[in-house]
Amino acid sequence: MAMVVGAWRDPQDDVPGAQGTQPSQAPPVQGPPAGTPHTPQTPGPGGPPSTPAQTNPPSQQNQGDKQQQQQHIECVVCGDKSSGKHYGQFTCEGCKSFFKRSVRRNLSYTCRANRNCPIDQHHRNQCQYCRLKKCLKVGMRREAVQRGRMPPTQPTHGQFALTNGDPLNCHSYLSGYISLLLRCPDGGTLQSGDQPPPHHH
Amino acid sequence: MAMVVGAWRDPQDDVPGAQGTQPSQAPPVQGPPAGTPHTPQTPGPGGPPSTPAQTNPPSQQNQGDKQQQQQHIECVVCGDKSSGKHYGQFTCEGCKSFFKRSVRRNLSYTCRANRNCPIDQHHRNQCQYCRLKKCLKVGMRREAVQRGRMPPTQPTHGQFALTNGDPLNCHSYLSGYISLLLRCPDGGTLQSGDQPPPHHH
DNA sequence: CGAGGTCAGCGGTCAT
DNA sequence: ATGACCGCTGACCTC
Repeated sequence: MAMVVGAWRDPQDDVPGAQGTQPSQAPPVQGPPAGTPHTPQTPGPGGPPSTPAQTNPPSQQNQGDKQQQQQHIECVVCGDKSSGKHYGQFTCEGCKSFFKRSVRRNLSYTCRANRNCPIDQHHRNQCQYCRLKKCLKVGMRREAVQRGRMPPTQPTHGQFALTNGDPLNCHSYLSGYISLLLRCPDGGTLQSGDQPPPHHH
Repeated sequence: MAMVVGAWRDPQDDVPGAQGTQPSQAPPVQGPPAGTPHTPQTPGPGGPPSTPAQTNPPSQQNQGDKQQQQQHIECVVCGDKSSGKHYGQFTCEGCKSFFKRSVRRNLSYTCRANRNCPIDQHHRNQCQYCRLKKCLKVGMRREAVQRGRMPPTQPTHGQFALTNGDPLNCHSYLSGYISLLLRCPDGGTLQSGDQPPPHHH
C-alpha cells in the first residue's frame, strides 16, 4: 500500500486530485477492489503504530508540552478542533464531511485566486478548491471513503436519490432504465434478478 | 474486471428460519485482498496479525498450486476472509457481529429492493435485510447467540419494538430498488469518474 | 476455538 | 453546502 503520500511539500498548485484531471498520480479510475482500500486506522489500544512509514510525517507531538494535546488535537487541514482521525488524518468534522462529499460526488472545484488560499478555521469555506487540495496534501485518503449504504428512509417519488447528492458515479445510462422502472405500474413484473442493462464502458 | 459474481439469487426467496440448506457458497471472489470497503488496518498493538489463519508450516510456498494454496477460509455469507466459525458457520468478523447484533436486538430490516440483493464483501452493507437473510440461509444459528448482559427474565416487556414487518408497498419498493441501483450496482467499478461536474442550472 | 465486549471510524441526517 | 451529532460496522481483545 503505497500511499499516495509522497513527500508533501507545499505544492503551489499541484494536487489536483480535485480537478477532474489529475496530472500526476493516477486517479485510479476504478480500482475498486484493488484500490487497496486499506485503511490503517485504529492504531489500537496499547500499541503504538509500529510502522512509521506511512502515516503522518511530521510527528512532533512529543516534546515538552503535550500535556493537553491529547485532548485538543487539531485538524491538520484547518486547525479547528479535531474529532478524531478521518480518512487517515486527524481532522475536524467539517473537513471530514467536506472531504467525503467531494470524493463521493467526485466534485471538482476551481480557485478564483491563485490556488494558494489560506485554509484555516475561518477561511476554510472561502475556497473549496484550496480546501480540497489541502486535504489531499496532508494525506487524507480518497480510498477510505466508502460507498454509500442503504438509505434508512425512503425517498419520495420524483426525487429520490438524485437529490441526495450521491449519484456516485453512476452513469446516465441508468436514467433510461430508471425511467423504465418508473413506468412500471406496480413493479409486478419486475423480478429480482433484474439487472440493469449491461453496462459497457 | 469482473469480480463481482453474479448475484446469488435464490430460488426460494424467503427465509425466516431457513437453515441447513447448503449454501451456494461464495463465489471465488477472493481476488483483491484490498477490496475492503472498510479498514483492514494494520495489526498493530497486541501483536502481529497473529492468527491470520495462516498457521501453515513453512514448508510449502508454491503458488502454482491453486488447490490448497492458502488456508484462509472464506466467509460463507460475503466471501471475505473468515476468522473461524461463528454461530455455526465460517464467517468473517463483520458478518459475525452483524448477526449477533441483529439477533440480540431482535432487529428486523426491510429490503428496499427485491430481497435478493447481492451480498459480497463490497455490498454487504448495502442491504441489511438481505444480509441477515443470507446469514440465516447459510445456516447461522440464532440460538447460538447468547444473551450477553440482558436481564434473565423479560426485559422491559414490549420494549422490543420490532420495527416492522409490514409489507412494503409497490411504490416504495420500486423506489428502493432504484436507490440501490443508483448506488452503483456493479460494485465499484465505476469509481472515478468521468462524471461531469454537476452543473446545476 | 468460539462466545462476549469495546469503540475508532465510517456512514447518514438535517438544522443552519 | 456545511458540520454537529448519532447509529452501524468490524478489527481486536478478553473470557
